Parts: sequence; C-alpha cells; structure tokens
Amino acid sequence: MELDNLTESLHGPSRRRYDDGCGTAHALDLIGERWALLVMRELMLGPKRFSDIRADLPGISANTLTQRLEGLEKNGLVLREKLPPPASGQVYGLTEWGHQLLPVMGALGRWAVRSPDHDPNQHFSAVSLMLSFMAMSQSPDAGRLEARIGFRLGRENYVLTMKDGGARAARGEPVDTDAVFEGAPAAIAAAVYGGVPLAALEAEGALKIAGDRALAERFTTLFPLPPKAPRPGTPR
Amino acid sequence: MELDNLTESLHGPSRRRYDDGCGTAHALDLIGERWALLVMRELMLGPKRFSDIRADLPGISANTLTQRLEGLEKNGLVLREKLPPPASGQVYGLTEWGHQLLPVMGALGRWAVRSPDHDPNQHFSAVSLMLSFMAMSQSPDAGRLEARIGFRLGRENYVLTMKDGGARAARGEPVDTDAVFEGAPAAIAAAVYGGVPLAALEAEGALKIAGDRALAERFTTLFPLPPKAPRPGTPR
DNA sequence: CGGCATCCGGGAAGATACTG
DNA sequence: CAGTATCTTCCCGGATGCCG
Repeated sequence: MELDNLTESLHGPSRRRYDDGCGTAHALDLIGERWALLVMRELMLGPKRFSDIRADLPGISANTLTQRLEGLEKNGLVLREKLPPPASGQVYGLTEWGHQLLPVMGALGRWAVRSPDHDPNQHFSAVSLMLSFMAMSQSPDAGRLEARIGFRLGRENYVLTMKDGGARAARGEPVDTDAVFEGAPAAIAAAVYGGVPLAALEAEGALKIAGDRALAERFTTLFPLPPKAPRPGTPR
Repeated sequence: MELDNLTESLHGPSRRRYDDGCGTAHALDLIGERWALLVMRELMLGPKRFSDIRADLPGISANTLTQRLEGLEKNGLVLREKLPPPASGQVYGLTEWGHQLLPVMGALGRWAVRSPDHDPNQHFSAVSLMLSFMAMSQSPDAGRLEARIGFRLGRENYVLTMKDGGARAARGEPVDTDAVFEGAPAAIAAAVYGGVPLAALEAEGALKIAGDRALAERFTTLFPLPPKAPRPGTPR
C-alpha cells in the first residue's frame, strides 16, 4: 500500500486536475490556474511579448508567467510566434479557439462587477480597459452612440469603434477619430466607472482630451455599472 | 524589514488577490480559488448539505470545502440556511446573485468541451449532468423536442422540461414524464455525449429506461458536442 | 452524522538574483 | 529581452480527533 501511494504520487494519472466530465470542470483544468485567465485577457487584442504581459500584470512573477504560457500553449490556447527579422524577438498570441473565450470573459466580468466588493478605482491594464468597453456595450442599456474614439495609454494605442450599440477595439494609432483620451488606463476608468469628473482628472494632469470634448464627456456616461447585488443576499 | 513582512503577512491589505479593477479579475477574486466554481455548480439546482456536496465532488477534502463555503458566503454568493425542525440540519444555498452565474457557467462549459483533451467518459455529478443538458440546449443547433424526461440518479431525482428549444431542470420525482432514465450520471453521459449505444448500457445493467423508449433513444442524440478545436491551432 | 480544529507532507506561487 | 535558478511562503489535500 505504501508502494502504491509512492508510485501514484510520482506519476499518478491525475495530479491536480478535476477528473470530471463536466465542461465547466474541464474549463478549470484549462484556464483555472492562478493568473491563467488574466494572461488570456492580455492577449485578447493581439499578440504580446513576454515582458509586456508581465508589465501589464503587476504581481505576476516571471517564473509563474513562464509556467502559465507553457501550460496554455500545451492546452492549445496560446501560440508562440517568432517575429520577422527586423523586429526580432518572439510574441505570444491566441489560437482561434483561445480567442473564442472573449465573450465568456465578458459575461463573467459583467456578472462580477455586481459584487459589493468590486472597486473600479484600482489598477487597469490597457487591454482590460478596452475589453471592458466591449463587454459593457453588450449590456441591454448600451448607448446608441456611433463614433470612433482613440486612446493613448502609454505604450499602447487603441481605437474603439462604436456602432449599432456595440463597441469593438483594435490596436493602432488614433486616426480619423472623433475624440482622443490620453492618460493612464486607471484614470480613464475612474472617469467612466468611478464617477470622477473629467475636469478633475484633467486638472491634476492625469488625463488629456483631444478632439470633440462634448463627445468625450458623453462617452464617460455610456457604460453604467449594473446594480450591486444586495449585501446580505436573499435566499432563492 | 522582517517586521514589515510579518505585519503584512498577518493583516496585509491584499494577500493573494489580484489588485485589478477589471471585472474579470474581480471574478477570480470571488470564485477563482480551487473547487469554488464546482461548489457553485453543485448548488445551482437547489440547496444541499455539506456531506452531499462533498459526496458529489470526489477529491475535495472536508477542510477545503469548509473554507470554500466560508469564502463564498463572505463574498455574498452562498447562504447558510437552517432547515426547519423536522429535518434538522443546515444546508447551503445560493443567493440570487450567485445563481446568476448559471448562464456564465454554461457558456464556459460550451467553450471548454471544444478542447481536444476533453473526455466526457468520466465522473459526472447529478447536477452537472442536468446543467449540461440546459447548457447544450442553448446551442444554436438545439433540438426542437417538447417533452418531460425524468432522471433517477441514486440519491437525487430530477425532471427535465424541454420546450421551445430550451431545457430546464428541477429537482423532484418523475411524475407526468414521457420517459425516465435510471442509473449513474456517468452512464447517461456516456449515452448522450460518449456515443455509447443505449442497448449496450442496458445490457450491462448500467442504465434502465422506462416509458417511451423511442423518445429516450432520440433524446440521446439531441446534444451533439461542438466541433473540436484543431490541435496545433492557427494564429490569428 | 455534521462540521470544524489541528498537524503534516507536497507542491504551487512569490521574491530575488542571475544568465544568454 | 526572455527567461532560469533558488529560496521561501503559503495553499491544498489527507488524516485524525473533538464536539454537538
């Protein structure tokens, strides 16, 4: 019996997976480890280098990021790509299937922000800010604005195209945009989700607006957070 | 410095949470710990006792289950309810907000079963089997069957009501049902998702069918698994 | 029986330093 | 820039035991 335990602990058939045929359980085997889902999030708008992922996920260690990327690649969600010679180096991108996790992440996020403990005034990565706009524009009460909004978020620039009550973000220089936000993602999140007035953020130099300022002002009101769940909760 | 580390480890502001304003990250703070999502799953069709949750989640330790239930209760997802005097004891149920995680879990599961590594011929809990029917009936290619199917799954009995291309499961005795499956959840999963013929399962005594047998046969073909994602994956 | 406290072993995650 | 090496900390799982 001791021998059995030994051999099982050495190369057991299932070390730390849920042995469960349910799809949800399998999802946890795929992306349930710590940081895995946030790594996926950072790759949702295009491939990234190791260092950039790490910079956008403050708190993850290089060691852990290496392990997560290895695991996600082994599971068929992430691809390691070599950049063409001029910009030598390698980046990590999502497979088609991996990218299909995007709407699920959106639904998960919309559910989670109803938490009484959720605080939008915290760190925001550039990608998570853009994804949050896409996710919240799927809400029933999404604005019907049609516009192209640019974002200069330090290293990364994005354009958000709003059309037919939905929003779609893409990396790229803000050209042909109606308005441009420039600042840290957290500052923009404070304006849109935290209720901080644009003027206050501009006054302290956290944010700069270019283009149609009235449009920018209106943009900050487009994504109302869903109502919080009651604290004590009601039985069902 | 040692002192700082000590005090921080004792009541630090954030020991192992992601300090991230993004909704998806907050979701992981709520339900990202190991087993947490599966505990939620087990409560989706009604309150359960500690021991029953544990019995349906082989592999979880009593210790861990206690911690998860505490955490989920603190986060406002789970409620500890006292049963009325006759059946003394206590059960754990979901709050309204906690129950709203159901469609998100469904989407997550539908995404995950496209994994090349997913194997439906494994352990299935009674709840996860019923939830899988609800999730898969939301697929675009859901059958248009209208029927009431009963399930006798050991301790727990359920009725699945199929209507308007959707399925809804509820605990309860199979009464007024068109057909009844009786057996272990894994056996029924083998028939529906694993492609094992009903007759084979009946022959080995793993399954019994009552009522309209042709309907039962047809039921097993109603939930085709989505196509697998390609193994090497294509870049996007 | 239901639930919680405690101890132990193994392994994953975090911090730091270092290398090609 | 892209990781690896090493060490420490802490979480998870198993076992046992206590208590209502």
